[in-house]
Amino acid sequence: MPELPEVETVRRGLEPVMVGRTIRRVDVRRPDLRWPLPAGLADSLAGREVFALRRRAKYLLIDLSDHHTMVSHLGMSGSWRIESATERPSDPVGASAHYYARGKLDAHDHLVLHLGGADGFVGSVVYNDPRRFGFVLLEETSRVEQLPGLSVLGVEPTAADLSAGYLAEMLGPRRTPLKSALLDQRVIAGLGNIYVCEALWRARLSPRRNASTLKPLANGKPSERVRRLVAAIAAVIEEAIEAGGSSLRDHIRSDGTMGYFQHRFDVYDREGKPCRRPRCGGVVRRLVQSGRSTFYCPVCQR
DNA sequence: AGAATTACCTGGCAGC
DNA sequence: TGCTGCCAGGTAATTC
Repeated sequence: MPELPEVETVRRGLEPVMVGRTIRRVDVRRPDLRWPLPAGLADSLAGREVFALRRRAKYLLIDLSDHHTMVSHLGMSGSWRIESATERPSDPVGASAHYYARGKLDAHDHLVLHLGGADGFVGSVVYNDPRRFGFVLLEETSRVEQLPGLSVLGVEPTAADLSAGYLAEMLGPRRTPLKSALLDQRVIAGLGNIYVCEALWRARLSPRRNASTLKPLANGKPSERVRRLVAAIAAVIEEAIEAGGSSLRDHIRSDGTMGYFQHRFDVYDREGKPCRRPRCGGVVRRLVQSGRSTFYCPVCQR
């Protein structure tokens, strides 16, 4: 489920319920996630106030009092949901309502943060993760960027951070398929299988093309192809965030509603269907690259 | 050293 | 219906 747009959607959903509130109590129901939850996590978190929710690539960063940050990664199947809120917070960022009163826990609800506020708010946020590839860490705020996984990350895939010059320089030395290079978090941080497929389709570039063919031109400037690719990446990520992410097998928004970007996929999971590009006439094909499914149109993606 | 493969886990679905 | 095999948004360890 969760690539950058999905994690950003989670961040926006949790922000109004968590910021300014205090973690009153923590229930650890199952500590053996991708990495075991830190010993004493419940006691460490209890009593801390939530100052801010940030995101870096696919990592959710929850800044707490006393200079500590809770780091949450959703893996393949993780989600946070909001339960039992006593009041409806205002909604400054446009994320939808913040209530999801499922009311009971299931076997995959591994961590429960009970929140309280001076305003009388009482509620909880619940981490659910069937496959348990996700994890939660607690680290000093000033050291978060040095954590393994975070320290190696490339730039965010947004128009503000990702330039054609940077991408051309990064891809130039790589002897690997373009698809694989774009999945590498050291190049661009936050792209996953779906949005790489979608961005390559929009840029009309084949996932099989060697990454080094996008190296800078002889005059040092980025080629037209790289500029197309950068624009496609930034656009697809921005549109997906705007749509609340993609909801595939399970839903991911903290309030229980679904993102709807999955309805806008041009190639992902569309094997055998006609290419959506006008007058292309191609048929979407599926192939496997570095163990992951790639979907692309062999006619218009070159 | 860099790139490809494997491991980690559970659930859903297609096919029989 | 129930079994088997395959597939799934992620990262990191291992192998080549």
